[in-house]
Amino acid sequence: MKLFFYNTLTRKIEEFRVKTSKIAKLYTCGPTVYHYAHIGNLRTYIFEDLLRRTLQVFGYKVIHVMNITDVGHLESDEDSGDDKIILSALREKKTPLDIARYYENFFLKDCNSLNLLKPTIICRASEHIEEIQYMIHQLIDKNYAYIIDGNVYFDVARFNNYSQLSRAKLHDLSSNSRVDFDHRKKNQKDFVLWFSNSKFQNQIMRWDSPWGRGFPGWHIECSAMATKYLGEYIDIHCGGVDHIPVHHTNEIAQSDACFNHQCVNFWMHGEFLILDKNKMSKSKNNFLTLTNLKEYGFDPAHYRYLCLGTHYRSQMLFNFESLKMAKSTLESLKNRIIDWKSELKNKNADKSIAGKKKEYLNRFYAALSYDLNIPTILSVLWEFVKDGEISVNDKLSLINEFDLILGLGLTEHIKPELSEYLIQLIKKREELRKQKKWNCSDKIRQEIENSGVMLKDTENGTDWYLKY
RNA sequence: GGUGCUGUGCCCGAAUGGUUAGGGGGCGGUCUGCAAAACCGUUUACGUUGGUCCGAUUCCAAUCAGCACCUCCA
Repeated sequence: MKLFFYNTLTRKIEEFRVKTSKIAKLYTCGPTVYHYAHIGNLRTYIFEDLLRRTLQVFGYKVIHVMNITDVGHLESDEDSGDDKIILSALREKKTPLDIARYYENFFLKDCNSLNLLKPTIICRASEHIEEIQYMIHQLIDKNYAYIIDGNVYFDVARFNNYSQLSRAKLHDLSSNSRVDFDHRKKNQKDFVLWFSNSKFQNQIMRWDSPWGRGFPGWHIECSAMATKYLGEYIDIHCGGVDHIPVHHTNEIAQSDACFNHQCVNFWMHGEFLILDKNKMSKSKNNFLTLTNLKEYGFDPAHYRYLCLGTHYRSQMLFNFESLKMAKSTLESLKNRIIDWKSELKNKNADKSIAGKKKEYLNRFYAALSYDLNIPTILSVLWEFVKDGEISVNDKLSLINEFDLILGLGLTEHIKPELSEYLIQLIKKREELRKQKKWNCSDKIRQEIENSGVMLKDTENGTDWYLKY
């Protein structure tokens, strides 16, 4: 079965093809580690994880590279803003490197708890200064960059089709009044490759270079590292939609100029998560983290499930009501799976109607292959979950298959152990029920339920499940 | 001003030119000592106005409303 994805470059859904047979080279833009990742950031990483899992399920060996930007970045290329890592360091009275490592670590833990597959290679910008400088050299040699006052700028006018990805008009961009004017630039759309003459003269994170002691501009590290680990041809490059107009536009300019050909085949972008009709933004200080959600009693898996319900190219409205729905849905699914497992132990497996299982699988692959339609997959999932013509055995095997993509750890989920105290209480209540002492047994049930365990009385005795 | 997106039932949220999305919630019922879970039923869906068509929520046009990006941000 073929894969089709929406390519930002062409604004069309196209058949996915790779350069090297059966190998998919995937680059995803990673975090700048100056703060905690918020759930909007994480939505994009979840989208990328779904993409990666899809590629794998369709038989590709995926080489997945993600960068960690740990060299401080200015607010903008115009050298007018603040270096975020430095600011964090000042705020927290630590060294910039401490800050970067701390947030990097935290970020990776978040990814882990969301069950995101670990990239094949995670690379830090600070450890690739040599590669970055090498690429800048090449761009200067090829006349795509110029040096003024110790800074190196990319010359946008020299690069054809600069706005291919964003489809913005150059003159409109340059007339944007909100961008500070930089007199050193030939063209206001030119962007920095290397800073040695920045207002941060005392910056700790600086490296020697032929152009002066300084640090790289914001876009070059992705181009340099992507090339180092994936070569001149990259099958898919991902990020958030905000990267389309500037960051990815500049990456294309740098890389394609350097190698004289198109380096990236597919550009895919995850839409934003919207909070109270506003984008979540670190600078506006209105953001929620995974830790916040945990404080409200939600698991990372609940958030992941919530994200699965909205297509990656649609804006997703976040509110706690929806998150609560996601939680109920996921927990009830897990409880069903536990029931199926014990059912399987207790009686002989019944047979499904022939071909039914395959039909569900086909619908699953069809939805997946057409631009990652995960919401449809969820509806297919719920259909077979409630389908009486499918055996429990087949349901479990389908769940397994679906979860390779969904990544919710559905089948790993096992029934937790109860404390001895609660087990005794349940037994005692069963005795009382046999004696039809309803008042006493109901009191005990109340006590058990107060500790978060719900009871169900069946023909085979009392069963229980965790309240959610 | 430029680039793009969206408008679906009580809520979240898909697909689709004609046939049930799915989930959550509410209500009614079955079951139960009572519950719970499960199951069954129910809850007048496609922003507005035109057009194309045998037929439009789905295509086209206009219109209204909302959103994002163009500035560090996923």
